[in-house]
This record gives sequence, C-alpha cells and structure tokens, in this order.
Amino acid sequence: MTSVLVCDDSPLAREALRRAVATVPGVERVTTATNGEEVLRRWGADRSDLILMDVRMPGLGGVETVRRLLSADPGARIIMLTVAEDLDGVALAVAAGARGYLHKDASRAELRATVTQALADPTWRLAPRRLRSAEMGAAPTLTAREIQVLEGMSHGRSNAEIGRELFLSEDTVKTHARRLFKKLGASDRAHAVALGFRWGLVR
Amino acid sequence: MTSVLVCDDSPLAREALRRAVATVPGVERVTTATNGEEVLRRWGADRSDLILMDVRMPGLGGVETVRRLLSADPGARIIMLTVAEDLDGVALAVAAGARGYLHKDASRAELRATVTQALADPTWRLAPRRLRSAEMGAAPTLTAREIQVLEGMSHGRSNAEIGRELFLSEDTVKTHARRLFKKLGASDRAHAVALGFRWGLVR
DNA sequence: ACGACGGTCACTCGAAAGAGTTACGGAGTT
DNA sequence: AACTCCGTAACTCTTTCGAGTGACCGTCGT
Repeated sequence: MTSVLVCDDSPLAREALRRAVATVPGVERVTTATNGEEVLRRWGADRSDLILMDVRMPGLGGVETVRRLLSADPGARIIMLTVAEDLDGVALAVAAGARGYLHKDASRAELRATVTQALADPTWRLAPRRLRSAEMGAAPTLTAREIQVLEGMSHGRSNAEIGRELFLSEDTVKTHARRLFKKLGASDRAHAVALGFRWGLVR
Repeated sequence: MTSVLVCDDSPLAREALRRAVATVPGVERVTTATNGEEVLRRWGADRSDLILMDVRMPGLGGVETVRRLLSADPGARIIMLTVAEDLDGVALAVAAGARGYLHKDASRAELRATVTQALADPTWRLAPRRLRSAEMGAAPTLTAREIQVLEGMSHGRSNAEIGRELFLSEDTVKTHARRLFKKLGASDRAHAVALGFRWGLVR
C-alpha cells in the first residue's frame, strides 16, 4: 500500500498537489495535512512512504518539522516544496534530512517524475548543494524557555524586561540567551532573531 | 471589462485561484503574477479591478508590495491571501491599505463571495481589526542604505562590520540604524530584524 | 548511581549599542 | 528660494549586551 502525505497550508495548493500526486503510477493513497503539527501528530498512527511538505508554513515551520519528524523516525522520506528564492529554507531542510526539494514552479510532469523516483528508490537523495556551513551544521532544538526568550527578543524587549515578563532574574534570561545563541550559531540577538525566523521557530 | 489579477508564488495555488475566480459572475479576465515585483511592473500598463495576493512571497513581500502599489495608485483594490496564524502579516497588510483578506482555508464559495463583494462595491473594506498600534502606524519606507544595514544586522554583523562591508564609518551605520529603528518603530536591532521579517523587507 | 541536560541565579569585565546632538552637501519638491 | 529627505561623519554619555565562569537542583535516561 503505497501512500503519500501532502502537507501545505493552502487548501488550493494542497488539493492541486493531491490530485497531481494521485496520478503517479503506484500511488494508492494520498493523505493531506495543513501544517507541521498535524504531520507530527498523525505520524505515529499513520506512516506514509513519502511526504511532500511546504517549507513555509504557519506555526511549526517546514524545517523544524523535518527535524522533529526525522528524530522520531529517521527513515521518513521527505521532499520539500519551495518557491523561487527561498534557497535558505531548502538548504536548511535538506541539511536537516529532507531527501530533496521541488520548486513549486515545477511542472506537473516534474513533480510526478520526482515522486516516482523517490518512491522507487528508498535511498534516493538529492545531491547535497553547497551549504553555508555557519548556519547549517547545528540542529537547533530550542527548549520552551529558550523560545520564550527568543520571542521576547523579537518583540524588542531587553533581557531585564523578558525576565520581568517570565518572572525570572535578568541573569537567568542571559543564561538562556547564551545557550540559544550557541544552539543557533548566532553572534548576537539580532542574528538569533533572524535565524529564528529562517528556521520557522518564531513569527 | 472586469479583470482580476491573481498573485501567488506557487503555480498550483495560482492556477487553482485563477480557476475559482474565473467562475465569479462578471469577471471577464483573470491574469496572474508570481511575485510582488511582477505585479508592480505590470501595474503601469495593465490595471485590474481587483488584486488577490499572497501575503508571503519570496522577494518582495506581500505587505511591502501593497504599500508600493497603493503609493503608485491609491485606488487599487487588494485582497490579501493568507494562511492560518499569519495574523501579523494580514494586520500589517490591511493597515497598509489592503481592502481585506481571505484565509486560504476559505472554501471556493467564500472566495467567490468575497471577490463578488469586492468587485460590486468599490468602497468595500474589511472592518479593521484590533491592531497593535506600536508596530502598525507607520508605513516603513526604508531607503536602500537602511535596508542594507538591516540586512547586515540580520546576519549578525556589528555596526563596525557593516561599516567595513559597505565602506562607511561605524558612525554612519549608527545613523542609518537609528533612522530605520525610528521608521520601523523598533526598540533595538533584534526588534528591527523581526519587524523586517514581518514586513517582508528582509529574508 | 552516574552523567547529561535544563532551569535557576550570581559575579565580573570589556565591548557594543543606543540616545542625543550637530553638521554639511546634494537631490528632489514645493 | 526654502524645505525636506538622504547619505555621510563625529562627538559624548548611559545602558545593555555578551563572554567567561561558577554553582545548585531536579529530571531523565543509561
């Protein structure tokens, strides 16, 4: 029973993808999801042979979803869907373990060819592109606290303010800050916020 | 000649939207674009009665495109397309002058109803939602320099480093920084970077 | 039981950032 | 001609940040 999971936040794109994938020879079932959380929630009970997932999604970003999915199931095969210049997101996703990517500009034929390939060869993997090592290596798994601190930063709050907001001492906030900088490979809070956005950790 | 312009980076979503809009009574022509730049470029020669545009797009973001479009033609009617929790983007776009928004979760019927309404009543406008005044009021028109500085910040560079990169003194970079903070309503560089992402000014 | 990790807090120190202010020349607008 | 905006640069002063270090406790997994 060959099944494919399509995940995109737009129902229009989702439906179009679903229909396109359904025409691939050998595909017997196409299920859909609208966001990363749903993919993760569903993955325990119902595993598909292949996942097509948008890089940019509200809530849990595509990159972060890939990371979590693969930590739960290293064998999962994921192809990222992306748009023109979002190479950062793709590179991050591929580095996180996605098997490859598809431009959404891809024709129906290309899409079908890639899906066919991925299903036929379980080891199929895109030739890794040139990656920017600095922002790529680490798999940023931020703790809840660290994300709260990062969010505070993204709203322009000082460490002291974040501390007041979270009922922590400024020193504690600084500790979380330092740890999340290290995880993200950020050189300062502005960089950390930017990486948070690029990884889909904050909005 | 009633025409509608559909702008979405994904050809699948674009096509689906085009087809849905084409079924709206009174719509005689549906054109498409794939990004903000294309919309702006085309707007001079070929004006549509209504624009449906994705909030999140590579390159020029939806919010920034709305702003520029309306500064060129204050009469343009724009409806933003968005996804679940991207309320920030929508609020920003509406504040920038978009007439309303549509969840991409909207059914075909809802979409058609909204388009019908917008075309029938040129003054139609979404009841303005509760807006976060701090981040909303100003229309952030950053100069090229200011964007370069903001981008430098988003890559974790210090003012001195940005200065070296752009062949400016650190003091000049600070001036640009202060000015762009003021325009964005940012309290520090981390906040500025976050707002830059939310406005679609940087990636 | 030990170790790793996360959450908490504290201290110092030097480097940045940010506020405030001033200034000058050019471009574009009114 | 006056005015505003932009780009450039310098100066001072205060606040904040970030590095480095150390420490205590609880939890979880091995």
